[in-house]
Amino acid sequence: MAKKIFKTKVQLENKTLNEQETEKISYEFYKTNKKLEKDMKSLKFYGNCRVCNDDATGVHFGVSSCEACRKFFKRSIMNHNKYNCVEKKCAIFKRQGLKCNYCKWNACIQAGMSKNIDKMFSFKSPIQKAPKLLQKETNHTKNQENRTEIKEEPIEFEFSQSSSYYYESNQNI
DNA sequence: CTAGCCTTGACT
DNA sequence: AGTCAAGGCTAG
Ligand SMILES: [Zn+2]
Ligand SMILES: [Zn+2]
Repeated sequence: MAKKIFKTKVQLENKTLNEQETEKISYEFYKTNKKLEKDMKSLKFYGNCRVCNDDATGVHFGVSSCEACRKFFKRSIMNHNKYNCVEKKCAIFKRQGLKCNYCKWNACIQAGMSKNIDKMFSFKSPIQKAPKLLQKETNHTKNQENRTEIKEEPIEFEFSQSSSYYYESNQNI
């Protein structure tokens, strides 16, 4: 969905702001207030979700992805969900919201999501460092719109060979 | 159920 | 200190 900046309640001096009040607070305020990490995070640009093309919120399960896809993948694993689809092609229409859970799951897997991501790479692997490194590379573009833009894909690993394996193994969860 | 926001805990 | 992603919570 659309990017939501400062939409929610912001705790300032123990006071909850409504939307209009929040709007009034200047962009610059949040830019300089580094204590509010969550708001700084909303200023960052993590690129697009590799699953549904929404705005990514970070690297989740090894894939730059949005909150929705992250939670969907997590829920699917936890609840051992099984989905089905006749066409099995719904993932092609990524812009349409991925209403089909089967194809949504497939899209997650094909994007490279894996619950075993921490077993494939050492903890705090380059996967998690990639956004930071790229951020460093594009530091000179920082000033535009207060955004730290990451233009490149954050992850470039040899997933192509192993992805089919994980695809199969995860199908049965 | 979904997904936005928050907290936790590890790492730097 | 700052940063990050996983997990928790919960309104809709
Ligand atoms: Zn997504
Ligand atoms: Zn489908």
